[in-house]
Amino acid sequence: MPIALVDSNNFYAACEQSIDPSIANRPLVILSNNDGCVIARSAEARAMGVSMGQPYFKIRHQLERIGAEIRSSNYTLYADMSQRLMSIIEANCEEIEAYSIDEAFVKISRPSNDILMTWARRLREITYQRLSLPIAIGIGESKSQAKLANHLAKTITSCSGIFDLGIENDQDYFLKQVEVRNVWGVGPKFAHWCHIHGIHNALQLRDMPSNKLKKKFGVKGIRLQDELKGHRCINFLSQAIPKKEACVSNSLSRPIDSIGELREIIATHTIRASEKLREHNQNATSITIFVRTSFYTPNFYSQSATQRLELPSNDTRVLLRAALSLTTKVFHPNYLLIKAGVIMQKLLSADYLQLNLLSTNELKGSKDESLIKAIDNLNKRYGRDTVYWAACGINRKWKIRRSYLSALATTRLSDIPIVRA
DNA sequence: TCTGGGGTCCTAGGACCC
DNA sequence: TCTGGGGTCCTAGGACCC
Repeated sequence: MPIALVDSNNFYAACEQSIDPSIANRPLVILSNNDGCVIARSAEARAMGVSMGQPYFKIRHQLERIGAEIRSSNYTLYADMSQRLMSIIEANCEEIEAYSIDEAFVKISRPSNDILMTWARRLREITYQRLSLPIAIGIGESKSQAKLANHLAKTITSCSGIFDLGIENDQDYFLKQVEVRNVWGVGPKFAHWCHIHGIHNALQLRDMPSNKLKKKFGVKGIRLQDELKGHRCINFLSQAIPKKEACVSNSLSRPIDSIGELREIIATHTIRASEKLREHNQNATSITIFVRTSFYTPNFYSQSATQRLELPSNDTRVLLRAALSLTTKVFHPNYLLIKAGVIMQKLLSADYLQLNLLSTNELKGSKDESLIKAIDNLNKRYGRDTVYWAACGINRKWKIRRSYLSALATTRLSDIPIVRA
């Protein structure tokens, strides 16, 4: 059964345009947290030469000149649109693996005439009609082939967003069109090495001597080569595998040099991370906190500290105690910190709790659990921070900047767009 | 003034076991 | 000159993904 990769073009930009038709077909740029740099742009902005990853302050004038619309990232909106997209895809295929916020691998049988075009066109129509999101569909025998076909679907304009490598008589011709750096799994280092060794496109990569590849890139190189030949080496995961760690971090809107503020930030992140654990019914075995200064100033400083918990837990109070006790280990008064974060590690299912022979801790009482549950429910129902820990601080001057935030048009009643006849 | 956030997998090397 | 062999587990760091 072939594998297809379905993804949304310029997903974040398309979501913003979906809830605000006034910016459809306009150059549009989405900024990262703190309105730092460009993380997505509409096709129009791309065509006008706005590139990914550019710091906003460096290209502000260029954006003004081309009359670009600016949006701060609105992850609540994107996550909700993603769920809607996934459920449409799921209803139209045999198996689905939601691979990232804007793409899914799917399994779909070939009809008797071998032509999957009708299916693909129909899926594009439905998603555009219901969500106003344009999607691209690439079809192949392995995940890497599906990725490659998806790339071709976007770059060959005549195929209107759909490319099926499986029915092409001359696959080699198309593999040759894909630059090696655009092959899934090839990063900057790998691409550089390839160029030095005369490998410039996907065809050359597929056909190069595998012992040479193995020597440099180990099993990953061999796997990739086999996948390009159409052999499945990367498993299709129709059931989500439980996460092994959970990280919450961000850059601060201004540098900080006080441990008091660092404690507020670490507390805020720890609380969010514990919520995540409870959402996924998992416990953390150990917790790491980290801080660093800016990459762009002299005297770079970066530090982390880890603590193993006596018993795996997802109780905010237990995790807060551990995380806050680590702050003195990473804080240094001579450095201006610009980023801080918390990583919950070695996550285990909360259904089974491995006790510790020497532990003095008593088992969690039901009263404790219901307190945390009540807080979670209040915040879920009335919005984040309806009830919060004083450890997070009240002023929170370090909070991220989002000057161009759009509405929560699909998840908050008061933000629902109004259409006037 | 201002440069994202959240993950996974693989490998090498150290510590340890019998 | 000479220093066992075969294995597991853990961690840190690199590379990559979106």
